[in-house]
Amino acid sequence: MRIATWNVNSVKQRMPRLLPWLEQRRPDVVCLQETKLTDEAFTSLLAAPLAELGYEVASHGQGQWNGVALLSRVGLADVERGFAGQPDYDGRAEARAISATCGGVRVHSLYVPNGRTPDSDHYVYKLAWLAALGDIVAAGPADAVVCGDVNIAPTDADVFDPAAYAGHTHVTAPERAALAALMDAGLRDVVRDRWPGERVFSYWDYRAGMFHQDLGMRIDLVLASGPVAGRVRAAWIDREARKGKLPSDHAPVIVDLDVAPDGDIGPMVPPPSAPRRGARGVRLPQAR
DNA sequence: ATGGTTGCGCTGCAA
Repeated sequence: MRIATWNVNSVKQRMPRLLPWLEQRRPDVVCLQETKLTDEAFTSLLAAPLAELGYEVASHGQGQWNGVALLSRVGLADVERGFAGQPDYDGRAEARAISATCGGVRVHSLYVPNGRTPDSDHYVYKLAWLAALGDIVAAGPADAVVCGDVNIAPTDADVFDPAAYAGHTHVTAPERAALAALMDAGLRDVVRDRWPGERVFSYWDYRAGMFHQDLGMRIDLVLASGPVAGRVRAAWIDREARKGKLPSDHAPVIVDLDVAPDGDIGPMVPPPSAPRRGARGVRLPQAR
């Protein structure tokens, strides 16, 4: 079973990239983030082309901002939009989480709040949101994957230059502690497990040629519970999807599990491109 | 060059 997660930064704008990518990589389960469409708009735009590719679909969107979705060719049962105890922001619930059971695994597609700046109320919201999510995951099924844009680089190895991020969100100790607490439920960061010490990023700012210089961060994760982590046969970031015309600013993460319910392990995949040299002294764009 | 991009949607905000 192949599971992928991708922050598409508007699924409407990304349709010309998403649909060919689905045909090329043929994931069985896809977690999408930043769909930026209401459920009605998602259905009218995407239900038919996705059904053509064999996917059942569940979305949880609000239009303009946020929005998550799940696509599955191995079943999509017990869909839950949001989660019990999910904090509001500014008095409103945001569309940042959807989960379902696909091929026997509880799959979460998450768009963790950005946090904006460490002194903001959005940062407080981010930490509370992660704590509430942790309670749900810890109480959930033993076979689970927590996928998505977590807006946290787990370690300094997950950013191109730690100094460039000093004082910014995504790298602060409380954020990393919140992620570690979530993972205390027994989750493994399966891409890092597969590529220890490698330069592996999933996000590059659109500005200033950051992708061209490979100045990025790894903030899109697949966190697998122990039983699922033991089935991982490949785990990589599909950097090709960040190249070319009209890309998202995030690349997909792809994880292959063996012993899917139908017995099909799916096609094998090439490894990521060779790691690049680090870069120092590059100034970070003001916003991410 | 205190810069640079994209998306949403129409003015500036979010990322």
